[in-house]
Amino acid sequence: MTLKEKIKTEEKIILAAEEIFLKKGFDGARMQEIANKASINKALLHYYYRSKDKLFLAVFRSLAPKIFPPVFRVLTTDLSFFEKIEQVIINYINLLKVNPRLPLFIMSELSKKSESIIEIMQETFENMDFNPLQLFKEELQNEIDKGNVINIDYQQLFVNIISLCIFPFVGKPILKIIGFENSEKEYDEFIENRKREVPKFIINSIKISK
Amino acid sequence: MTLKEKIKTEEKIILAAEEIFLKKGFDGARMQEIANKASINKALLHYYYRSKDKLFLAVFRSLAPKIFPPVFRVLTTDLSFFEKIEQVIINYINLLKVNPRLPLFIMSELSKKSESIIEIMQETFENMDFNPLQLFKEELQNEIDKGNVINIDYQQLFVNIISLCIFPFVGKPILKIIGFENSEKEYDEFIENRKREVPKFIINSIKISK
DNA sequence: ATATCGTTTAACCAATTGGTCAAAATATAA
DNA sequence: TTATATTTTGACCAATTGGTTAAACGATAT
Repeated sequence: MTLKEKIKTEEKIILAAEEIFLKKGFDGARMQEIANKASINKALLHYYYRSKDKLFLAVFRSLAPKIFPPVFRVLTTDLSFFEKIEQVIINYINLLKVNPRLPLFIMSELSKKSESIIEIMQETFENMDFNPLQLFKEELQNEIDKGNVINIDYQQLFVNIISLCIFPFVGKPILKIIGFENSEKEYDEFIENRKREVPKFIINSIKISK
Repeated sequence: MTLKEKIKTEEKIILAAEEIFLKKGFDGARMQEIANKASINKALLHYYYRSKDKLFLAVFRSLAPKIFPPVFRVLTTDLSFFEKIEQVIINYINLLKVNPRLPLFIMSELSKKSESIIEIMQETFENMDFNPLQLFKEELQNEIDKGNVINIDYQQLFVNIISLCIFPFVGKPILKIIGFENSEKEYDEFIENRKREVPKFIINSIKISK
């Protein structure tokens, strides 16, 4: 049972650490709180992960791949370009509904602790078995050449798509205040509607009707 | 000179505190560091602002109005709807080029420390002498009625515009990695181009050509 | 000049925090 | 069973941190 228990403990720690770091960030997180959440002694945290830094890096390494994610795998399928855009958006919004704190966490930490974290992020992308941006660029150019899509810069369009998916989650607290009378329910509906509205909005903008 | 000096000290403190809080967030900021940056004794910080919390609230109160900002005052002018959209975007991007850390700061803190900060944010909007979202809603409806613009939900469009402006700044660290080979210069050009590309993108999507 | 007021400082404090250590408990191997 | 290796714990530590205090300083008014 040793090995099994060990994995169990390590896993318990990572899950607890994820939850606390996601909610409070590196600076706001307390080792004691993580230990409590994992139902273990604080010394045991340091037994498995020697320092707060190391523990954080482990957590970050496990979360990093989720933000820029499986979502883009649709690009490798044989759907049409517009269908792919639609699927990416729907998948992305669904992912973020399950992990609403992920983007703010990644971006906050990425903008403070540089070096080591940036490296992890870079490795994460290098380790992907396909290059989303490259695929996107080629497919877009293809559609432009065929006269289906207006001549638009692939980086601009790519960032537009990502922005329209992620920002409503990052900016939720402020958007709720200014536009939704602080109502959680209204905002959830709004997000749900975006699965339809965002693809429409984007395709409207770039599609050439014949 | 007493009064003048006092104002000067208070101002020095707020400026230093803004810089540190913006860069490190509430949890990461140190009172000692703020004191150093303001070239004063740490005890003097507590003389003017009794606690870290109070100081932070003062800083937040002074920064909050900037995020959702003068930028929207164009809505009160007599420009055309499309010109207004264009101006809002250009102004917003210009503002964020000067205060790139502002959005991430506001949103990070807003998503952690609730209550008091959320109240400040709400007051900030209530104290504006015009209601951007309401104006936007009416003008949009007007354009829809005139047949100039497709039938689109004002909340969706409003969030779209804000997303396309803010997110490239919030997500800069990660976007730089995935799409710009970590080049600061390339990314700056990309942002600069957005002043043209984003208005075009939006208007393309909603405008009805006759 | 001096008493009075607000401002500034150095020294200090208590609480928190990340981290250590030696011993206890538990599992594994002989 | 006994010896050995691994895992878990409670007690402890040094450093940091927000915050306090009493004294010094400086300007102003009388």
